[in-house]
Amino acid sequence: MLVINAIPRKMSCEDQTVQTLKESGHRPTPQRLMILSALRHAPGHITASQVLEQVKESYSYIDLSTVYRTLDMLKQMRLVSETHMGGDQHSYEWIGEIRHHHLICQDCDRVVLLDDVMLDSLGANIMEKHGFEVDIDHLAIFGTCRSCRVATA
Amino acid sequence: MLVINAIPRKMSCEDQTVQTLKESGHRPTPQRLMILSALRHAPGHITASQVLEQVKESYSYIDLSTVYRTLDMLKQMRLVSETHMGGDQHSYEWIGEIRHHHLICQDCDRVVLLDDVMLDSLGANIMEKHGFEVDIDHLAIFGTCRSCRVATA
DNA sequence: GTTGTTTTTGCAATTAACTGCAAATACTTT
DNA sequence: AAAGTATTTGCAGTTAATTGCAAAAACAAC
Repeated sequence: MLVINAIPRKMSCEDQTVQTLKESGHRPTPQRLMILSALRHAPGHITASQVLEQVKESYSYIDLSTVYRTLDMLKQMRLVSETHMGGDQHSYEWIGEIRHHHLICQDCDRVVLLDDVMLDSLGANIMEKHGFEVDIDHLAIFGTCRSCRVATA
Repeated sequence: MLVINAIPRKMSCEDQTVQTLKESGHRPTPQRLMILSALRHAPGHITASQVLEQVKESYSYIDLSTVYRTLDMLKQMRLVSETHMGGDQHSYEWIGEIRHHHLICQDCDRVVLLDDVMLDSLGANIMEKHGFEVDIDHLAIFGTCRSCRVATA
C-alpha cells in the first residue's frame, strides 16, 4: 500500500518526461517521478543516496534498490549520465540541452566542464579507422588543471 | 608466518619491476611479486579474483585485499590499467610498450583496441582550450562495432 | 645478527551496487 | 468498474570493492 506524505514539489514540469517514459514502455510511477524530480532539480552531480534522501522527504518508504533501478532505466534512455569520479560513490546527472563531459583535476579535485563538441573529431577518427560508432555518454577525464600545473611548475 | 608452497614460476623477468618498486619507496614483497607475475603473464585483461586464483597456486594464504591494494599501487605507478567494462567485475591489464584503449561493442561485447595516438589531438585541444593536462590512463569507449552496425542497418 | 622503525599483510567488518522474489501497483480489455 | 495481465516495488540477501587494525614481515642502524 502506497502512502505519500506530500505531493512531490514540482511534478508539473516533468510532463514531457512522463510522455517519454510512456513512449518507451515504462510506467510513470510516483517513485520514478520523485526520483526524476530530485535529479532535475539538483544543481549538478548527485549520488544515489542523495537521491534517496531527497525522495524520502516526500515518501519515506522509498528503497535504494528502486533508486538504482530507476537510474539504470534513465541511463539506458540517455536521460541521465553516470560518472565514476574519484570518490567512493558514483555520480548521476540530468542530461540537459548541452551534453558535456568532465575534466577532473587529480590535485585539487576541481571539475571543469568539457563540451561534447570536443569529442566529435575523435568519434570521426574512430569511425574512419575502425568503422566503430562511438556512443560516449559521459566521460570523466582525469589530469591536472591549469592552476595546479602552474603551482607545481 | 609466510609459507610458500612453490617458487613463483617466472620471478626472474620481473627484476626491472622490482627496481621500479624500490625506487618509488615500495617493498617488493613475495605477494606483490606473485601478483605482478600473474598480471604480466596474463594474455590480456584479468580480474582481481582471477589474479587471486593464479597467486593461490603458489601461495594459498594470499588475501583478496592484498590483491586490491597491490592493484591500487600499480595503478598509481601507471604499471597497470583498470577498466570498467560492461560486466560485474573490473578488469586490470599490464601496460606494455604500446598504450592502448578499448572500443567495446554494446551489441556483441567484442573489444577493439584503440591506439593511444588517436587521443593525442583530443589532449592537445583540451590543453589549448582549458589549459588542462589530460592524463588518460585507459579509456573504455562504448558504441557499436562495424559488423553489428551492418547487421542492424 | 640484534634492535628499532616503517611498511605490509591477513583477517574481519563495512560499503556501494546490484539481484531474486513475492506482494503491490499500474495498465488493458471487456 | 471488474477481471486479467504485465510491470514495478520493497525487502532481504549477495557480490565486488574497500577499510581498520593487530600481527608479521621488510628494511635500516648499529
